[in-house]
Amino acid sequence: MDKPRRPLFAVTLARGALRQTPPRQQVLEVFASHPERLPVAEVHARLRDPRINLASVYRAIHRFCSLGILVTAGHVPAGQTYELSDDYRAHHHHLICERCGTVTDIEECRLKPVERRIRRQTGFHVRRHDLRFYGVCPTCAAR
Amino acid sequence: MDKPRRPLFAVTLARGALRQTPPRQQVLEVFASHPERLPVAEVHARLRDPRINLASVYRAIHRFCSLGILVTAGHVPAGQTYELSDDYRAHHHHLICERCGTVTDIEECRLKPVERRIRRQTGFHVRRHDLRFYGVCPTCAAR
DNA sequence: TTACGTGCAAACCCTTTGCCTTGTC
DNA sequence: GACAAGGCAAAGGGTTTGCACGTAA
Repeated sequence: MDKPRRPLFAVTLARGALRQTPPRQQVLEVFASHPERLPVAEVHARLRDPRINLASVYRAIHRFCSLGILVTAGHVPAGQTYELSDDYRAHHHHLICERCGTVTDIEECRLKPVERRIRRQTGFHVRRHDLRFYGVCPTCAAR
Repeated sequence: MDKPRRPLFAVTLARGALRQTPPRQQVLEVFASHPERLPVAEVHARLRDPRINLASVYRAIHRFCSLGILVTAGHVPAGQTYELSDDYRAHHHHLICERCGTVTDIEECRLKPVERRIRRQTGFHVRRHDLRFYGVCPTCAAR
């Protein structure tokens, strides 16, 4: 049902004719070891080598986005966040608490039939989707 | 089924104890006459009175967001965009073409049952959701 | 060896803020 | 007349870019 998870990043990089450099390598390591929405500054902070420049992180992330390895995880007040694409982690959606800002992942997704219907009815070929639920988390509701 | 569309903005403003001023009035007019995702700069450009300050537009938009009149419509490369909330326009979702960037609205939405299930299973109280489909529009697919 | 990628620093641009003036209620 | 709201301008903060050097392939 689900498409097979992609192999090593190295393979993908090679496929994309990208040079494997320490900055790119380490940016991928961060996302792989911490597969959640991350703002660029935090990716930078988690790099093994702290001398790597912020600009390089931006450039690497942009490159990975255009290769489909990363996707933007949408807006947060202080800058854009990114996460691994569905090819590299399980497809999921976000529950976003409007009070505390906490983001929780949920696995359930029944949109495939909807995507097919859209294609039939509008001719638009859906390749991916992004679904977020906003509301109040149990913790905030309790207090 | 759907909740009734809210009345005049004026009523809402009064209810929120907001003063009715030309900048706020005109910002609402822009969204009402052009109920789509708009970046702040474009809202500003569409104001009847061009002397209104950009900062005032930002302040008005923030105010309206906290009142639930506007919602952020998510990320675009050059800044945040906003649109009228479901209370003031029909609930809908976006079809976003990854090639030409065109955004189309679709009305279909069957997520209410999903929202209920989320609440039952996680305790998270969903108040609204945001669903976007990314892919290739018929026009781009044809060429 | 040859592009491609990086570091550095300045430039950019959207957004926010302080302060004084304006205008609504 | 009070106090919220706006105008203006400068500051802030994330992101991008030009350029010269370094390095993967």
